[in-house]
Amino acid sequence: MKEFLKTKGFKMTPQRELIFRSFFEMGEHVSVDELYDRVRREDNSVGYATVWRNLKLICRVGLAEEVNIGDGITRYDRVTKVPHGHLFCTECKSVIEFNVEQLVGVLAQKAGERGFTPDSFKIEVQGVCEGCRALKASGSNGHSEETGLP
Amino acid sequence: MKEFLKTKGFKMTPQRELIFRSFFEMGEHVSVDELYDRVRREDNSVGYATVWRNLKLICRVGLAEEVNIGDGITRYDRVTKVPHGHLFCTECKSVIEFNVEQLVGVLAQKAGERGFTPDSFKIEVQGVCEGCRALKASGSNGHSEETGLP
DNA sequence: ATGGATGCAAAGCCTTTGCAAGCTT
DNA sequence: AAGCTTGCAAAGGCTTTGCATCCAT
Repeated sequence: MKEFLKTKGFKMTPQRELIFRSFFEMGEHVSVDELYDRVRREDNSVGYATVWRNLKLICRVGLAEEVNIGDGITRYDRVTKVPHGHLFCTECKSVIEFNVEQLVGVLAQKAGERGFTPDSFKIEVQGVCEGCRALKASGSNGHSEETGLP
Repeated sequence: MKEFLKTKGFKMTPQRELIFRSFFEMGEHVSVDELYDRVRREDNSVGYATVWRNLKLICRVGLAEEVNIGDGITRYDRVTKVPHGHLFCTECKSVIEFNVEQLVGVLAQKAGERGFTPDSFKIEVQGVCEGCRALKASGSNGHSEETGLP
């Protein structure tokens, strides 16, 4: 890893190593805050900006990419060999991943038909997970959804 | 429309009518600022917050939904009967829509297999559009990509 | 008259950046 | 030594909210 960065003109530092290691040890969809907390547990002298900048760096060198699930918080996904999509539960905010290799193939073709050269794909589904649906069916009453504005 | 809103407990006002009309007259992927500018051209007394709140209202009543393309700006897409995905050109920022009815079917099935009840789908592809690819091929030199951090 | 709607201005929040000091190479 | 990194704090940029006032019902 150190060598990998060196070839790109970056240096390795204790903080950077800690941040990189922490990021890759954590699951997917990591936010800056989450990574910051995690890093802090091992070294509480690391600054927020450093974590942020290194997360960006991880993206720049192609090891991760940003994910937006629409809650205003940027999350980072490790880039894996297997393309995957996300199922976001709007109730408990959990995320389920699923393989989208075939879909990506179809997408690439559709894009190509329009002269578009695809680079990355984002496939996300919002809905309710199994557990939450069960809860809603039993615990909650059946009145209509909220419509109000603040 | 007025009746539609009334049934949901909302009132119709001149501003609201103007904002709704403007939104539906504009294309897809409208941002608050864009809508605000558009509305202002017809009535420069309308406040930003009003536009913002009404855009949110349009979403609440199910006529539009937020779209995040990762540039930090929330855009709003009119909800149409035909599900569509987006091809975002990272060069010229243009957006091309494409039909994803079949894909949505596959997605719904995949989600169902995991006990997930899908609600909405987001299918986005980032890449380079035809025009920009042509430009890059001719105009630009071939040196390697940027890797630098600010 | 009543409760939602509006406008303005001010918070909020997360993301970025400026700088001086500290470390790799 | 030279330049990338780091930390802190401050600045940005877009999204939300507080409030007093106004207006549709």
